[in-house]
Amino acid sequence: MYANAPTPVCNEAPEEYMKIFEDVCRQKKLRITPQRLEIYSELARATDHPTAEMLYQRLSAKMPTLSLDTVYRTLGTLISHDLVHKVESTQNQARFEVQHLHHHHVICRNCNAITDLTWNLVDHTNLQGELHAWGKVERAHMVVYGTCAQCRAQ
Amino acid sequence: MYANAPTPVCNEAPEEYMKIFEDVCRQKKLRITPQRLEIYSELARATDHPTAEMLYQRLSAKMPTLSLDTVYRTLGTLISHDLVHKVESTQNQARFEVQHLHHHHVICRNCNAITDLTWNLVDHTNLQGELHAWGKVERAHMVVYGTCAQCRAQ
DNA sequence: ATAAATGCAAACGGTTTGCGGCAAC
DNA sequence: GTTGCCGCAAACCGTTTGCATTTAT
Repeated sequence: MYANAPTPVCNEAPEEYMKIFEDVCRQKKLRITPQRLEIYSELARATDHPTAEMLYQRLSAKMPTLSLDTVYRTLGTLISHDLVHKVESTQNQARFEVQHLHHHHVICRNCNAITDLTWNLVDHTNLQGELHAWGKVERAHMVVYGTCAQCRAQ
Repeated sequence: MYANAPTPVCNEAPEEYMKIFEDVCRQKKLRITPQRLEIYSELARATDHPTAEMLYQRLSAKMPTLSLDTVYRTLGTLISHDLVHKVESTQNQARFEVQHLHHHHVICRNCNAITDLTWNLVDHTNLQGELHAWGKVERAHMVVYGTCAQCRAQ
């Protein structure tokens, strides 16, 4: 259901998945630039599904010459090579994550926090069978909306 | 899991659900304006999850003085009263639907067509039970991505 | 009569793009 | 050396907003 090429998985140690990332880039003829390495590394480390702006700000200290449009361009490139995902939502600002093991998302309507959710029951359904008339299914992603415990407590 | 007030359902005849719509508006103290009636009616009739722009163009002939910002404002108002849904996606342009029976969506990556999908297995899972630690679950929506039959044929 | 909704036009903000220079290969 | 990537700045485009006017109640 996912990429065919070996894909970095963010459970592994940084040295591990950054090495794999470089291999995949070479394989796909993407140049290995300091910007790409930093952006991917930062996104892989993040667990909060940051926006392009958030990535930009987190990297600015370490890489002062980095520009926001490079972040956008890099994310776009990595998305088109299935190394990064844009997360489904109804918000205006896009949010991103590295493509690691398949999972779903829970979004707090109040603070917009995005949390990962695994749901095997859904992932193991033979959707393609149900939808063969529609076309070819590539990916099924669940978005759960609600109010997180912290926001409810307030 | 959904609205508590009687909700128009687009399976019914237009006269039916427009009458219900007016009742709900009165109940929620929303003024019944020609613009709101036309916008809701057009959206209820549509099966393609139109953008604000699409609604605006479809109504322009019938209602030449209608403005695009009124479409946006009206959709916003109806969304905040749970009469309309913004559909989850990774696209930049928002897409809308009237809130009728709960269902999910299949999106063609190529032509961006959005098709409805019912998936009882998902709807009948006790998600709240799984996520009680996270907070209060309000809505679970599946987004399936793929390539539709027409686009594959090309 | 009053408060809310509309239409206009201008602003806003996230994202994209053209271009010259620079860096990876 | 060649090609692709980066940074700058400006454009783009979907969406939002302030304001005066109109309209629903």
